[in-house]
Amino acid sequence: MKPLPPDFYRQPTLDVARSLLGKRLHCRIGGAERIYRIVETEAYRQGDPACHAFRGRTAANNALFGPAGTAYVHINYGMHHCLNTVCQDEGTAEGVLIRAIEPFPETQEAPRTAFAGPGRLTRTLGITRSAHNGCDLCDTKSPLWLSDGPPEPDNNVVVTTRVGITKAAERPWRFYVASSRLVSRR
DNA sequence: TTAATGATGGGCT
DNA sequence: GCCCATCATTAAA
Repeated sequence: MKPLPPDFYRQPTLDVARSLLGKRLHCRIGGAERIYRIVETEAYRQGDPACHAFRGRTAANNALFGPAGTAYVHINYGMHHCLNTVCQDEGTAEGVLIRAIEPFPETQEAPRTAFAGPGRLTRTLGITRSAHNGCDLCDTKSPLWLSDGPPEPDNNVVVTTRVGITKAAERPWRFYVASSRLVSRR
């Protein structure tokens, strides 16, 4: 199985968010490797008031400025970890938030709802900022990495506004797989 | 040092 | 659908 190359994350960030639907997330944390299908994403971009990097580089958002294809894990509401893929090259802070995934193949035993929501999926998988912020998503030896998957056809993808933000809330930068029962439809 | 805010989720109705 | 616990991070003082 081959990882998605860094070039994948150098496409325009909105394209990355769209293309990430249907891709595989490989997770090797605390035991065997498990594979998931990405079903919901949101894009955050340079000059975007909702982007964590909007006010410049800080210790907390430093990973977002890193090279394309690394992980940015941040803590939200003081208690939830959220997983992002860093897009664009070093110095440009854009990324895609992974909001929901599904077990793959479907036979995996786990409550499917445990993977819906950015905070839930990181908790279920054991993703933390201290262990996974800045890790290389293009390396099969990483605890987290991504591989290709069948692209979602346009007629199964919904584009809408991002969830839970107050600034630039009107931008249609959220993408989800319509056939997934996991994704909340708000 | 203190206060405000937030890329949420869970519990209750 | 509505409410709110909970705390890391940032901005203000």
